[in-house]
Amino acid sequence: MREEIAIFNECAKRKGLKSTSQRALILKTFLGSTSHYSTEELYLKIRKNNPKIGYATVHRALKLFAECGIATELDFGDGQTRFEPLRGDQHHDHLVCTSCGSIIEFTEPKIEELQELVAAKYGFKINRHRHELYGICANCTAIASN
Amino acid sequence: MREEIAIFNECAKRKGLKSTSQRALILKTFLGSTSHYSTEELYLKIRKNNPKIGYATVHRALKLFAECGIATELDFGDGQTRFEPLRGDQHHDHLVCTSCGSIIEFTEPKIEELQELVAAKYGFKINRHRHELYGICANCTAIASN
DNA sequence: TTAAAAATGAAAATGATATTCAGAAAGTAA
DNA sequence: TTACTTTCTGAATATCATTTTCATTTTTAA
Ligand SMILES: [Mn+2]
Ligand SMILES: [Mn+2]
Ligand SMILES: [Zn+2]
Ligand SMILES: [Zn+2]
Repeated sequence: MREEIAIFNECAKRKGLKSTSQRALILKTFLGSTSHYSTEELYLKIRKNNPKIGYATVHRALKLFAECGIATELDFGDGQTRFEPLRGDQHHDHLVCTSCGSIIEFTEPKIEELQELVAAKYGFKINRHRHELYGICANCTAIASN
Repeated sequence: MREEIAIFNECAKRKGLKSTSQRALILKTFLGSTSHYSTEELYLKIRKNNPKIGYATVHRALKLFAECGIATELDFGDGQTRFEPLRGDQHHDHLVCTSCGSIIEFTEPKIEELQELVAAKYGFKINRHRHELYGICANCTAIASN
């Protein structure tokens, strides 16, 4: 959190941006969560305590966080771009429950290695990847079998 | 191709749909390609020979093909939904060149196995997945190094 | 202070996708 | 064939997330 704020401030400075209370609030709220927020969702959350904040400001802040490398953009195919704080270099991928919307994060170094091998076979240089498994989570399965 | 047409006809019949020359043409063009078409792209291609065809008709046909299981919807993050013919059960994933837009298809059974293991660990049942590697293809790398 | 630059937020624009609707075409049963 | 019903088509319009515009406010450096 401290670390991400420092990275962001450095990036903002480099870009010649000014610091505002709105952006600080959005950043704090964003970093303080473990969720995968859409602009709309984060906007509504912040709005509860700060009704004066604008949707566009939240939107611009999230895009900026991604540019500065402290957030990643996600797309789980529900028509809304989502954002999550990028903490350090700990990459992870996602299991997405299409029933309840819950997200499980996973890491599998063997998969990461294999995909590098695949890319190497084609002389392809990977910059980023997306690996999402869609299905039904344990909880939803349990509920359905009642 | 024959096979996909048969599957589609069966599905259309089940749904009580009528057969039209437009849909037949769209289907033939779609199946006859190896591309990953967006609605717009397929529309433009068909339009060259058949200027009377409507965009909405192409769009509805592609969605229908996906419903009937002869096409998959893809999203490479460029803001356009793409479609590709689903030939048999041969699943594959994609390498996407962010420089020239070219697509390389790959299959890696070990990755497929590993992702099943990951899901099992969480009691998660996978229905579908998406695994895309974004970066620079060999060709673009070669061009850049000139 | 003052001036310049950036930020905000409401409103409007954009652009891909989806829907509406009136007329056309296809299927069905004499 | 004809009459009738249902589906289809294509142009236009609607929808909806995202992005941009612009008048005003705020920040920052001089
Ligand atoms: Mn995550
Ligand atoms: Mn493919
Ligand atoms: Zn669930
Ligand atoms: Zn390329």
